[in-house]
Amino acid sequence: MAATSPLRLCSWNINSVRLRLPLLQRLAQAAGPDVICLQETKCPDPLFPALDCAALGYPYQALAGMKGYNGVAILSRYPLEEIRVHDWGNRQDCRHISARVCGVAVHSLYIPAGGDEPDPEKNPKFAYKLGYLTAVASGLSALHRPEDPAVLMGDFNVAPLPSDVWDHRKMLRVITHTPVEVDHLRRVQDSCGWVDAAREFVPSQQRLSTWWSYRAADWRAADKGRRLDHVWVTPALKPRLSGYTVLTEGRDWDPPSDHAPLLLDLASDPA
DNA sequence: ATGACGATTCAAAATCGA
Repeated sequence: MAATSPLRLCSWNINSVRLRLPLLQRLAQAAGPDVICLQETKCPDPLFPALDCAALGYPYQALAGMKGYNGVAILSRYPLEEIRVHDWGNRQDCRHISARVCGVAVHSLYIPAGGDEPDPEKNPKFAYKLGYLTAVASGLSALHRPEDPAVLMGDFNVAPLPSDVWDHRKMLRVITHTPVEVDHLRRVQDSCGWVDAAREFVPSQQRLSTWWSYRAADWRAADKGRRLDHVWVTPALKPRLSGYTVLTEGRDWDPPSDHAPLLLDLASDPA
């Protein structure tokens, strides 16, 4: 095999893999990704619908799930190597799993939401989120060099740019868009020179969302989304970037997740 | 627009998400 194959990767906060198993089939039909990174599977590994996912075309699976909360997974058409579960918060809360597929390190990451009060002194959940981001930065810098082919994707629960929220000014004290979180996320990004793949395709001034609250009667009409889901690549993979899509139609699949799936296309390696 | 929703859990009201 002279050149690596093109690869389509997907990241999706599915908000319960068992409840939304039929939507995985729709995703497979609509987009046909080679690799699917899931977050919030809310499913202990022994109960994961492994046979159903295999039947959809994803026999290779890396799972880190628990009862009730969180949970991440990587589903793949191609073999997974070096499967690793990372526990940056030392709580065994199933937020990060990685594996190598077709020579590319792929990470499915679920950053803590952080609760309501944007003050780490008063809100331990927010303190945990900031500490988790700090630990991810140092952990990832030990795992990867900029010249490694790696993809970091998932629900980061931070909308870093003004164009990543519906109203930058109103959101400055709302968790997901506070300056301190954005600063912490920036340090994660700088730890390995990660490239924000979305903004290689969509100009930084253009509104972009991947999540819309369940609370709006009509999420599309309310138009108050945030870009909480991300896909980053190492500089080594930048030449292979060939497409980025927010599968907005997925927000309507019934019963909907509040997150839409993201798609990233990597071209075959010219070398 | 800090919520009018939704998922989960020793099963009703609480917790969490963001």
